[in-house]
Order: sequence, then C-alpha cells, then structure tokens
Amino acid sequence: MGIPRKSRRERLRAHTTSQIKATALDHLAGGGSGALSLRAIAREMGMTAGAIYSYFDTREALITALIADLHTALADLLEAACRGAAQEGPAAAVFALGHAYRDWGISHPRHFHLIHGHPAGEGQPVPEAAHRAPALLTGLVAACLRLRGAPEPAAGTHPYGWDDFEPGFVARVRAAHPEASPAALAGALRLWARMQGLVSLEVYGHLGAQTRQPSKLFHAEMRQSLLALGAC
Amino acid sequence: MGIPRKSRRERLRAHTTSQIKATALDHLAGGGSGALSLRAIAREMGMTAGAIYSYFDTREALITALIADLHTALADLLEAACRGAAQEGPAAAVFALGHAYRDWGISHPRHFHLIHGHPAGEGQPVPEAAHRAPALLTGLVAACLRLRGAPEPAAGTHPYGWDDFEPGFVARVRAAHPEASPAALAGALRLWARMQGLVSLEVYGHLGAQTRQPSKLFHAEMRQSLLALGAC
DNA sequence: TGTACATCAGTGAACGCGCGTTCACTGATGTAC
DNA sequence: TGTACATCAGTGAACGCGCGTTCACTGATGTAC
Repeated sequence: MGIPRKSRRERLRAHTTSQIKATALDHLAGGGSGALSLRAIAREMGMTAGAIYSYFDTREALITALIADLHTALADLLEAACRGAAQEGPAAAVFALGHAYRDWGISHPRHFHLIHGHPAGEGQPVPEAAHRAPALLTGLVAACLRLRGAPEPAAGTHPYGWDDFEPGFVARVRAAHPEASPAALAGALRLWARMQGLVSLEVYGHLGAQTRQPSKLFHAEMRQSLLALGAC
Repeated sequence: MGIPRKSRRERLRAHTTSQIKATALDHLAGGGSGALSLRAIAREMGMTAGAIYSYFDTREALITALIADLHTALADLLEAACRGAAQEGPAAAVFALGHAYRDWGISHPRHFHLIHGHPAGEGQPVPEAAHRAPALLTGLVAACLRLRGAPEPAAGTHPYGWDDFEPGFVARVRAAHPEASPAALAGALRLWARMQGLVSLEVYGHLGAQTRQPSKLFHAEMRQSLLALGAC
C-alpha cells in the first residue's frame, strides 16, 4: 500500500475517537438518564471504561468535544440549507435556514439540549463554531437590507453602533460580510432569538401544551420577520 | 391560644415542607453540581436524608413540586408587573411583563433552567400554573388588537382558527378573556416565544458572546413587536 | 388535671448502585538496524 | 527478511465517592377518657 505506515495507528486512533463520540451522542439521543456516562459508552463499545482515557483526559473533555462537534455539524447543515435556496434570494435562504434549524432541533432534542441547555458560566466559553450560524444569518440579513435600500431607523429607537457587539463576533462577521451594518447584526440576532425561542419551546414540550400547529406558528413568525426586514 | 390544637402538627409539617423546597431551590441556585440531591438538602437542613421521605415520596416528586412552585411564583410576579403598568394601557403592560420576565430569568438562571430545560417527554405534563403567563399575555395582546381596530390578516398567511390550539389552553384563555381571538392567541404565543428566545440565549450565556447590550436588544425587540401589533 | 394510648417526624444504619478515575499489566503494532 | 526494542491501545481490578431508598427504632406531640 502507498499509505505511509506511520499513520496507520493514527488512523485507527482517529477512528476510535470519533466512534466514542458517535456512541456518546447515540447514547444521549436514545438516552434514559440524560447524563452521559463514560462507563455506559465503553460498555456499548465493548471496551473497558478506563480505555476511554486513552482518548479523552476527562469526562468533561469529551463533553466539550461533543459540543464543538455539534456546533460544527449544525452550522454545516444550516449552510447547506442556505446554499440550496440561495438562488431565490436572501429572504428565501433565511427561510430555509430557519426551517432547517427547527427540523434539526425537533429531531435531535438531546443534542439541542446539550448545546443550549447549560446554565451560563458552567463550562468553558462558547466554541468558535457556535458563531458560524449567527454570522451566516447576519450576512443574509445584510443582503435583505441592501435589497430594501436605505434602512430607516425605527422612531424612538437608539441606533446601533459597532461597539454594541462583541469584537470577536464583529470581526468574524465583517470578514465574511464586509457590507454588514450594526443594524444588520442587531436584526440577525433578533431573528436568531426568535427562531431559538420557538424551537426551544417546542423541543422542551412547552409549545405543545398550547398549540397544535407549531410549524404554522413558526412559518408565520419567519414570514412576518422577513416582511419587517423589508424583504419577501 | 385560640388556634386549634389539631392543626399544630399540620402547620409544622407545612412549614418543614416549604423549608425543604426553599432549601432545594437555594441549593440549586448556589449550586455547584447542578443536580439537586436529597442528601445535600437534608445535610443543609440538619436532618437525615431519610427524613425527607416523610414529606416527598420520591426525589422526582420533590422536583415536580419545585417546578409547580416556580411556575406559580413566576406567574404571580408577571401578574404583579402587569398590574403596575395597567393604567398606561395593554402595550405598557406587555412591556412590563417582558422586562419582568427577563429580569427574573437573569437573576435566577438555575430556576429558569429547572422550568425550561427538561427535554420533552421527560417528566410529567406541564403543570397548570405554566399556562398562567401565556394566558395573561394573550389577554393583553387581545386588548392591543382591540384598541387597534379591525385586525387585517397578513397577506398569504393562513388565518388561525380555534382548533389550531390546545383545547385546555383555549378554555383557560377564554374564561379569563372572552374577547380573545385566535389571532390574539397566535400573536401572544409568538411574542412569548420572542421573549423566551432572547432570555434563554442570555441566561445560557450565548448572547453575551455576540452583543454587549442584551437589554438594548430586548427592549428593541419588545418595542418592534408591539408596533407590529399596532399598539404603542 | 392525669393517665393510657395513638400518631408520626426524625434517627441512624444499612442496602445496592453506578459512577469517574487510577494503575500495573499485557500483547499487538510499528520502528531501526 | 529477520531480530531487538519501543510504543501505546486496551485490560481488569481496585479506589473512594455520593447517591436514592428502606427499615426498625425512638421519643416527642397530640388525643380520648
């Protein structure tokens, strides 16, 4: 084989690493208890619990890796959804992003929970990949605003400035979307929060107690949000 | 004393019961681990762990009681906030409700989490008190819509009917607010979800990574939502 | 007011459990010559 | 191609832990007469 011998072990190692993570996510998804246990993962993989320590220093380290992976996978998914709708314009892409997000949340409630359900300050800071989705949305909102023309600030509202936002996030957004304005950032964050609100209510079972048509509600919310942006 | 002897034990019992719950909430709020433990509660109260079983059948039963209590306390708080702003009209009351909700969430992240952070289907159904806040909001939204006059349905949107909503929720809302329409229910749920989205992002530390002015964002969101309702 | 009995909150010890983590080890895989 | 050595993934046993829950008990509080 032309494959360098040296990397054989490394490939095996990488394979086992991702298998551990996949098993952990499965265990979580089908999960009874909710808390994921190294021993349960090892059991399911036919290994000893101690063996996992060859791959992760700590249970906490595994969780950190899982969270980062989920953010990446989610961002990939949302980007793909937008790409599929890009030809129909930015508003259609926002629509696609929103529905993709909702679908993902509903079909992966435990994963959604792992990402969004840790009270502030608990673990380490938000991983880099967590910024990708909001940045993507900001680009789309900026495009909508540009299509609409001059964005008049709503009466009585203090206008937004760059320093209303975290420098890291601003840098990330402007690198990808130089045309984005502070108003676009604010609009995108609010839109993001609207999706987040409906999806999390639905995922946690609080919406089902009130409406039988959560998807109708979600659709109407997205539509009105885009109308308010001047798009559609 | 004129107090009937018979109820003495009962009063002590009620006192201890609520002390257990208060200790549990404190433990949760100041909490290291996040999961609340009967032994830790008992320890903090100077009792034996087994003693708690005189008051709650099960750890799960205690948690259920805590959740119901939190919903009740939150609803009381929101109602009080609305009452304080009622004279300035329904839109002002919605504003007050929103900010009271946000303040509560931010200052009680663990309690917020206990109420909203259990993946769907995990525990028993949502307690009765959980409907109070959305019902309250629905009444206010209905009042806003009435002030505005004829509610024109947005173009291209399917109108809402009563059967888009859960009968129990509908009954509860109509009992308190006979004038409420399906459109008011939908508007209230969406408004509720908007608040939920911003507050939960902030509580879980995901908003802080992007904006330095979460309260400004929240304020703008409330304002625009009310403008869209035709109020303000 | 005083006595005999019932209630029941709380004790303390024990149960069995699953957990994260450590550690000396084995044995297969890979490397150097 | 063959031998000697190094690496290191995985074993299996053990550690100490805190947990929810049960149970026979004690002793104070309350009730009936």
